[in-house]
Amino acid sequence: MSSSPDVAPAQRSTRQRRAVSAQLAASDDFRSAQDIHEALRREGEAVGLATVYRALQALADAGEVDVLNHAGEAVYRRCSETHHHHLVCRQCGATVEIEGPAVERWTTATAQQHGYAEVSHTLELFGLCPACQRAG
Amino acid sequence: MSSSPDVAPAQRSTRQRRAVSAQLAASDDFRSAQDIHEALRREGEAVGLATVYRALQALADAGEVDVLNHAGEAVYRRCSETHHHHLVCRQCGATVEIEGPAVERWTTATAQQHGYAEVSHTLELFGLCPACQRAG
DNA sequence: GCTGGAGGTGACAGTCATTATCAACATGCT
DNA sequence: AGCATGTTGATAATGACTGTCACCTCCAGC
Repeated sequence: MSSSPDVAPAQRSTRQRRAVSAQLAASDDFRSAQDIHEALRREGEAVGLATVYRALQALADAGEVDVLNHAGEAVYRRCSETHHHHLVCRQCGATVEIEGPAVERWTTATAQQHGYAEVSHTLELFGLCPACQRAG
Repeated sequence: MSSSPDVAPAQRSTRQRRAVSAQLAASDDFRSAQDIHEALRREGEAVGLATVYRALQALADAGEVDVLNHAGEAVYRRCSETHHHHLVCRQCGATVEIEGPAVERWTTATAQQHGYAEVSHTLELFGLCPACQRAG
């Protein structure tokens, strides 16, 4: 019966959340929660592990970061806001954002052909980046 | 220094492995290891959980089943041998195998454009199958 | 058919990422 | 400043999966 119609959960700005965001901003590659937690600790910006997980989840929910599943663990990365996919180096993790309008069209059309609705998709490319090829 | 040049690890045919294979043959959908373990137990064909995991891994290594990661757990399915992708109902798990030569070409070309080599990819579609749309 | 031994099995403990708990704490509104 | 409420973090719990190791089974050779 409250008269306040606000739906936003009122996210507070805390030192911890800012620190996690800063970590993501500082790197272009996908990072795991454990990774970020350790990095923060090293830099003296100690943040509890549970809090790192919560912050990452909040960012993912807000659409500010992309989540991928790599070898059984979730990895996060700050990304552009448009829909896109990733080309990730399986050795060093270097990531390139790629767009594929053709693929988007194909997935939608294919799903419709089979009568499926509300279609989403996951598409990720893995390979060896130029640097790692040279390094052998 | 052995003079025997055999590389095959000599997979034995055991009741347990046959039971796991039979489970996969009995269903067209992706099943988790725990799922299969429970089903076998129900049917009186009790098999240790560790053994189910080992059998599934062996089948996956042999290329006889496809593996997907769904909600943090590996799911397995008996599949055709050619390279293909899946269109999975996110409600009931009904699966359709799909092929997309165009997508294969696109991924290879895109990766090469960025100088990446030895490219692999993951592509899965999720949606609501016709039956679940009606039930919805 | 019997036997030896290599491969297979399974109960259980260990690992690892992630989530729940909950008391102490910080933030932002008034 | 004061207070209600969202946040934090140490720790325990969960859940999927893997390692261990003593016992068992398949099958080749007799």
